[in-house]
Amino acid sequence: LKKKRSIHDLARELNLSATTISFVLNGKAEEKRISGDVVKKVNAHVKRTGYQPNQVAKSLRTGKTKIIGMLVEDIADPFFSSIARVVEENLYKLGYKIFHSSTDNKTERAKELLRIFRERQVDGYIIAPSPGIEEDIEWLVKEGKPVVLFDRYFPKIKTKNIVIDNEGGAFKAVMHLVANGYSKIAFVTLDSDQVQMKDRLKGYNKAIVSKKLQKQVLQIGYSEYKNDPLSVSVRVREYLNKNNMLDAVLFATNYLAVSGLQAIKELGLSIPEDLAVVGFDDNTHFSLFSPSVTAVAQPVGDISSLTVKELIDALGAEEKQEKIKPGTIVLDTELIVRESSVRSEKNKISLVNKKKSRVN
Amino acid sequence: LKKKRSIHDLARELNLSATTISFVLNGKAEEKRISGDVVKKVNAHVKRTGYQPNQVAKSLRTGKTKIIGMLVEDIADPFFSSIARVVEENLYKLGYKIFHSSTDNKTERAKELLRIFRERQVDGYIIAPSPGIEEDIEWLVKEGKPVVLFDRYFPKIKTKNIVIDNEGGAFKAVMHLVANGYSKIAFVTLDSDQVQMKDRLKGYNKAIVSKKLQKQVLQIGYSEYKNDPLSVSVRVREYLNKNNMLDAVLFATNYLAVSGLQAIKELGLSIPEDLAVVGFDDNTHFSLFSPSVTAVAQPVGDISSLTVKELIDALGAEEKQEKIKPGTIVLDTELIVRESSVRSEKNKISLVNKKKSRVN
DNA sequence: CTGAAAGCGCTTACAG
DNA sequence: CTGAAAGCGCTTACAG
Repeated sequence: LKKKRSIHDLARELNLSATTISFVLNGKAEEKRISGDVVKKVNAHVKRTGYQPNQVAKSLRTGKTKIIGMLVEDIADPFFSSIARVVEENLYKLGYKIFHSSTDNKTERAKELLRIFRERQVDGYIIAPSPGIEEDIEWLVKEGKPVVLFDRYFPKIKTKNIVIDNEGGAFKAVMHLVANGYSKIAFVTLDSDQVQMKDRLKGYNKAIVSKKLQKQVLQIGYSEYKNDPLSVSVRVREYLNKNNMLDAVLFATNYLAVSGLQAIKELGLSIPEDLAVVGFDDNTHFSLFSPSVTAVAQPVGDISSLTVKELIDALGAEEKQEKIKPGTIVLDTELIVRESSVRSEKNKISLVNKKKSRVN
Repeated sequence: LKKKRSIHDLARELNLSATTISFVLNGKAEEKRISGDVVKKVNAHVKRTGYQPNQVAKSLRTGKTKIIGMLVEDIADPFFSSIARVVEENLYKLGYKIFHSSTDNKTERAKELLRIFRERQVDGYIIAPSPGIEEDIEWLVKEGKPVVLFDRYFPKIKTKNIVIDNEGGAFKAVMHLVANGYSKIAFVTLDSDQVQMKDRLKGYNKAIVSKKLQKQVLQIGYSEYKNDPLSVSVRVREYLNKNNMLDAVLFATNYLAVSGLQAIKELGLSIPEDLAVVGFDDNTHFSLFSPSVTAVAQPVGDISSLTVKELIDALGAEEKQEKIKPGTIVLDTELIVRESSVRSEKNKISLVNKKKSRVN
C-alpha cells in the first residue's frame, strides 16, 4: 500500500513550488503569468508520472465537492432510472458526480438521506420529494443551496420545479376513452396526498364531470402497493369483479397498470373489447404487450435535461452570489394511442358475446 | 449563507476541547475514559444545535471516504438498476454511499470513470467491467483496493467475482426447447468477446452438439445494438425470414429478446406455434406478455447481496491489513417456463379462435 | 514570474 | 480524565 503522491512531491521532483503547480493544474497559468516552459514541464511530468490530485483535499479547501445529491423514490423504477441515467450523463460532462439514493417515498428515510448529503457537502440537490420533507427542503433553500425538485413539488416553498401537466394528462386520457365509445370509466390510483397524484385525480374528475359520467375510483394504499405488488393485482381483480359494468380503466401509475393488466389477464377479460386500458406513464414494453397498451407518456428526456439545466443555472447563480430564481416548469404529456383503448367494429361484436359469460 | 459550525465552535460553546468532542462523537468515550457527564453534555448539545460534522474533512484526515464506486453498463437497464438498488440499500446500512456511473460498455468511458473514482478516494469498487479495462482493474488490485466484479470478470486477474453459470443457463434453455419438440433452434446473440456472452454461446453450442442438431447463430454488433434498438429488430426480422425453417429462438439478452419479440410480432408469427421463444435474463414484464415469455432468470437478489458481502469482507480485510482473498462465485440460473416455449394442444386450438374472436 | 505560509475541519499521538 | 498541536493535501492572498 504505497502512499499516493501529493502536490508537494511533484514540487520537489520538479524543483518548483506547490503553488506554481497548483496554478498550472487549475488553468490559471495565464492569469498568474506562469512561463510557458514551466507549464509544459509541469504538464509533461504530470502526464508521465500519472499524478492524480486528491479531490477530497481540494473539496475541503474550496468548499465545493462537485457532487450532486439526487433523491428518487426508487432507482429500480424505469421512470426514475432513465431520468437518473440522463441526469448523470449531463452532469458528468460538467465534472459533477452524483449520489443517488432511493427513499421508497418514506419520510424518515428521505430526511436521513438529506442529512447525509449535507454532511458530505454536496453542491446541489435534485429531488423527487417524499411526503413530509417540506421543512427539510426549505432549510436547504434558506441556506442558499441549489435545489431542483421534479415529478412532484411543494407549492409553498421556493424551489425550482420540473413537473408535468398531470391534470391535463389524465383529462386527455379520459376524453380519449369517451371518444372511443367508453363511458363506464374507472380510475385506479394510489391513496396519496402527493401533488402529482392529486392532480391526476383532478384531471380524471374534471373529464368525468364534463361528460356527465359516473366517477369510479379505486384508491390503493401506498404501502400495500410497494410491499406487495401481488396484493395490488388481487385488489384490482376484486374491484373489477364487483364493478362488472365498467368498460374502461385508467391506471394512475406504471406499476398499477402492470399489476392491473395481470388482474385483467387472470379474469380472462379481453382488452379492449371487454375493457379498455390506459396507463399513466409509458413503459418500454407497453408497445409489445398484446394488445399494446395506450399510455399517457411523460417527456422523460425533457424532464431530465431541464432538471439539469435548472440545476446548473442555480449553481451558476450561487457562484456569482446572485439569487436563485425559483419557479415551476410544467411539461406536456403525450397520449400514445395503441390497441388497448380502441375498439374496432369487429371487436365490438365479440363484446356482446363476452359480457354475459363474464357474470359467472 | 452563514458559515457552518465546526467542531471548534462546539468546543468553545461547551468549554471543552475539540479532542474531547471528537472522542465522544466517534464513540471513543469509554476507551478514552471521558466522564459520563461530559458525554451527556456533548450529545445533548449536538442534538439541540444540530451540529453536522464535515465528512469531507473527516475523509481527508482518515483517508476513508465511505464511498463505493460502482460501474455498470447502463443504470437504466432493469438488470443493473435492480442490482444497484439492493447494493445501495445494503451498503447504506453500513454507512456507505455509492457513486454509480454507466459505462455503455465503452473502454474509454470506463477508464475515465475509474480515474475519477480514484481521485475521489473511494474506498472500494463494484464493477461490471467493460472490455479493455483489465489493466486498470489490475492496478486497483495491486494497490490493495477492495474490488468486486460482477456479471463478467477477467479470469486472469485476482479480483473477487460474482457471476452466474451462463453456459449452464443457455444449455438448460436449449434442452428445454428440445424436450418440447423443437429442433431448429437459433441463438441470437451479441458479437462480443466478453466472457458472459462467450459462455452463453458455449452453452448453446454444447446443447446443440449433444443433441446432434444444426447450429444457427445470429450475432449482432454491440454498437448497433446500443445505438439503434430498431435496427436490431430489423436484423432479426430479416434473419427469421431468410431462415424460415427455424422453430425456436433463444435470445442471449433481455434487450435482444424484446427487440426480437417486436420482429416476431411484425412478421405475424405465432408464439409458440410457429416459433418458440426463450430469453436470457428475466424481465418484470415477460410474465405479462401474451404469450408470456420463458426465460433464464438470473438470481438478482443473490448477485446483489453476495456482491455486497464480498466487498464488505474485502474492506474488513484491508482494515486489518490482511490480504484480500480473490475468488469467483458462480450462481445458478433458473429456467422459468412460461407459454412461449411450450406447445400445447389447447394452445393450438385457442390460436385459431383467438384470431377470430376469442370466445370461450 | 515564483514561493512561503495560512487555513479548510477534522483525528490522534502525545503530554499532563 | 482532558487539551494543545500536528497534519491529511489541497488553494490562494500576500510578498517579492
